[in-house]
Amino acid sequence: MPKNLVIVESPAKAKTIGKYLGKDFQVESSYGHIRDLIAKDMGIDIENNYAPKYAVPKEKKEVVNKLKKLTKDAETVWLASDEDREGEAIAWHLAEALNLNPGTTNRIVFHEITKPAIEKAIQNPRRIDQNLVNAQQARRVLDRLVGFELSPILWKKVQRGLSAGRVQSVAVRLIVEREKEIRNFKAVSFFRVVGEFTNSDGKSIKAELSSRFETEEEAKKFLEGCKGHSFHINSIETKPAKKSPAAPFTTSTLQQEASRKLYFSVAQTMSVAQKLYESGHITYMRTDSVNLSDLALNTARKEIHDQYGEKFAQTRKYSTKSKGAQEAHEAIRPTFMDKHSAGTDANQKKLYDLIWKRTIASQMSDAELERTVLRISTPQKELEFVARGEVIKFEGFLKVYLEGTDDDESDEQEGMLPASEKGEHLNASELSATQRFTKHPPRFTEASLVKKLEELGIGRPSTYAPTISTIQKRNYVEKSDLEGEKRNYVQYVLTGSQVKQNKLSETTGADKGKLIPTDIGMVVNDFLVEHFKDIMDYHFTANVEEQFDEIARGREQWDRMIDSFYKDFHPHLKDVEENSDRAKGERLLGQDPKSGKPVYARIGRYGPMIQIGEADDEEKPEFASLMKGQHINDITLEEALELFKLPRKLGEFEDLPVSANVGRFGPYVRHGNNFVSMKPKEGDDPMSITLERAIELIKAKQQADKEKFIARFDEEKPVIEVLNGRYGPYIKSGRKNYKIPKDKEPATLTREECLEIMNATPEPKKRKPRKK
DNA sequence: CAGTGAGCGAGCTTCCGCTTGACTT
Repeated sequence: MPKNLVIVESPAKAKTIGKYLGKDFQVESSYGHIRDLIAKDMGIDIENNYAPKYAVPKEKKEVVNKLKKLTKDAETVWLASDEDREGEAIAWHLAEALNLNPGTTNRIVFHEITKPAIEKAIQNPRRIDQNLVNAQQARRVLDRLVGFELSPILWKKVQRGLSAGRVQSVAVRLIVEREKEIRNFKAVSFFRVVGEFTNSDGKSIKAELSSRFETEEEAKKFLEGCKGHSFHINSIETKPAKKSPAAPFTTSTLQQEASRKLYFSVAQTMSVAQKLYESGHITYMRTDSVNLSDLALNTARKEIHDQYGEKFAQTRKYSTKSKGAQEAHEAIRPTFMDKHSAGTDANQKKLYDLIWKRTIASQMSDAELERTVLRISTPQKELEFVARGEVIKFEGFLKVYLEGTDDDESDEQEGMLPASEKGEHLNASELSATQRFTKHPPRFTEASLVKKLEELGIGRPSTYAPTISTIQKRNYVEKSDLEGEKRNYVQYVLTGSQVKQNKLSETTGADKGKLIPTDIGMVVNDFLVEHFKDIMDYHFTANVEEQFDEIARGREQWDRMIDSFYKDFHPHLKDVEENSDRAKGERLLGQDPKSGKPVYARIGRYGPMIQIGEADDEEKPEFASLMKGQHINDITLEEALELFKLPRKLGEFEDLPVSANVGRFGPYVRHGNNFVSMKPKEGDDPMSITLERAIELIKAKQQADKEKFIARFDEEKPVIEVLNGRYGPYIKSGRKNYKIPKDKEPATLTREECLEIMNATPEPKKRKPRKK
C-alpha cells in the first residue's frame, strides 16, 4: 500500500502524474467538485450570515467513498487540485468531506504537468488558503442567489421553466442588442471606383480610388471626366513591415480558430479536444493561459530547428491579455512537439494539426514583408488611384500557420506590383464605379460570442460551451437560417471612350448558423434590462470579480460582500415581483377585417401567439400559435390572419379525415388520431400541402411503423407494443419505453414476460421530491 | 405533443464552475 495519496481533479492528469511520482505515491482523481450547495431550495442560510448548505451530490458519493477509504490507509494526503479559486475550494471541500485537518493537510500546486514541476511541488507543500476558498464561496453563493431568485420572477412574469443568471442573461443580452442594431440599421449606398491599368510592358495594376462617391451622379461624372485622361504614377512608396505569430491556444482562441478554419461548433471543439487530451496528445483543454512550460519551449525550438532551420526559431513568452485569467494551466499545446500528427479520426487529426501548427508558429521568427503603395493621378487633383502590393521577404512563422480572421470580406488580395517608376505613363484598360452598401454589424457566431464574453471577463473556459447550449435550450436564442433578398445595384464602366451602365443584382441579408434571439429571448431580455439593470450590466461580473479578489487577498470578508449586494438586490426583487406587469411583448398588428376586432401578437403561456379580440370581451378571443421563423416583432397582419386558417381540412384517406396543422413541435398532418410530422426541408408547409402529399407522408409513416413492429398486446390494459428501435428492440407502453435484455428473444415474448421486464426496469433517474 | 391562452393550486422549473462517462429508442 503506497504511503502517499495525491488527489487531483482530472483522471487523465492522475495517470500522468502517477508515472512521474513512482510507487510510493497513489494518484487519484476527484472528478472536479465533490460537494455543492444542496439542489433544492436556495441552499443558503441567509439569516445566518449566508452560511452555505453543502452536500455531496448523489453522483459523487461513489468517488468520495473511494477517496475516504484510501485516505484512511494513507500516511500522507496531498491535495493537488488546480491553483485557482475553484481548485482551492475543491481542496477545501475534499479536506472537509474526507475529515482531514485543513490546518495540517498538505496542499500542493503546479502549473504544468512535467516531472520537475511536480517534484518541486511535492517539496514545497503549503496549507489550504482559506481566503481563496472564501472568494470561491462568495462566487458560488452570489451565483446561486442571483440565479435562484431571478429565475422564479421569470416563471411568474413570462413563462414557466425559464432561467436567468449572471452569465447566461448577459450572453443573451449581447445577442439581443446586436439584433436590434441590425434591425435599426439603414443601409446607405455609395460608389466605389476601381481601375485596371497596364504599363508599357503590358503588366496590369489594380487600384482603388482614394475616396468614394456618395451619389450616382458624382460617380458617373468622375468616369466621364476620365475619358481621354493620361494617367501617370504620382508616387511610389516602399516600406518594410513585420508580422508576428499569434499566442498559443487558450480554450477561447481554440474555439474561435476551430470555428473559422474547421467549421466546428464550440461544443464539438471541446469534445474532440477532450479525446486528444485523454489519449495524452495535448495538454489540458480548459485553460485561459498562453504560457508554455520550459520543456515545451525547448522541444519546440528543437523541432523548428530540425524542420526549418535555426533562422526560423525565436523563443517567445506570451502574457495573457484577458483580465479575469487565473492561469492554473499551460496553454493548449501538443504534449510532444515532435509528434506531427495524432488522433484516431479525421476531426481529431485536424484539430491536433491546428494545435501543433499554432504552437510551433508561436515560437518562430517574424515574417518580413515589403509593402508598396503606388499612387496614380486622376483628372481631379485631390483624388488618386491607390494600388497596394505586399511581398514576403522572409516567411518566418508564415511557413507554418496564419491565424484566421472574422472578416468575411477580405477581398483585397494584395500581391506583387510590377516594377514601376515615378511619372510613368499607364493605360487605363477599364475603370468602373460600382454601387456598394454599408453593412450592418455581423451577428454573433458561437465562437465570436465566446470571444466577446472572454473580453468582458464573463464565464470561464469550462463554461463557454455549456452557456451557449443553455441559452439555446431555453429557447432564448437560435441558429439563424435567413434566406436573404435580392437587391439591385448599378455599375458604370468606362472602356475606351464610352461610359456604359450595367444593372445588376445580388443577394443580401442571407445568414446561416448565426445566433439570433427568439421572441422569448427578446421579451425576457427587455424585462431583465428594465428591472435589473445592475446585474444585466456588461461590467457586473468584472466588478464582483474585483471584490472576489479583495476577499482572496484577505482584505474583505466574503459574507459582508454578499450582504452588501443582497440587502439591495432582494428588496428590489420583491418590489418587481409585486409591482411589475407581466411581460408579454405585446404588439397591436391592426384590425381583423371580418370582425373589426384588434389583432395582437404576444407571448402567451405556451409561447408566441396571435390573439384576435380583447380578453375581457363578452365573446372569447381567438388564438393561434406563431409558426417557426415568425416573430412577434415583424409578423404582418396578413400573415397573422393566415394562421387562423389552420387546421386545414384536406380530405379523407382510408375512411379517416386528413388535416394539416402546426403543433408545439412544428407542422404536422393528422390522419384520424395518428400524427405525422411534415418535412419543411422538403418544402412541406401546412398552408399549401395537398392531400396527395399528405397521403404520401402518412403511407411512409405506416411503412416505417410496420418495419419497427414486432408484436402488440391490446386485449388488456395497459396496451403493450414490442418494437424495433435504432438501438435494438424495446417495449413501449403508454409513454414509457423499456429496453429488452439481450438474453430475451423479442419475437416470442408473451404479454406476461413483457410485464416482467417492465417491472424489473428501474424508474428512470429523476429526483424524487422529498417532503420535510 | 398533437391543445392551450383566466385563475386556482400542488408540484415543478432555476444558477455557475469543476470534472467524466452513462445514456439514448
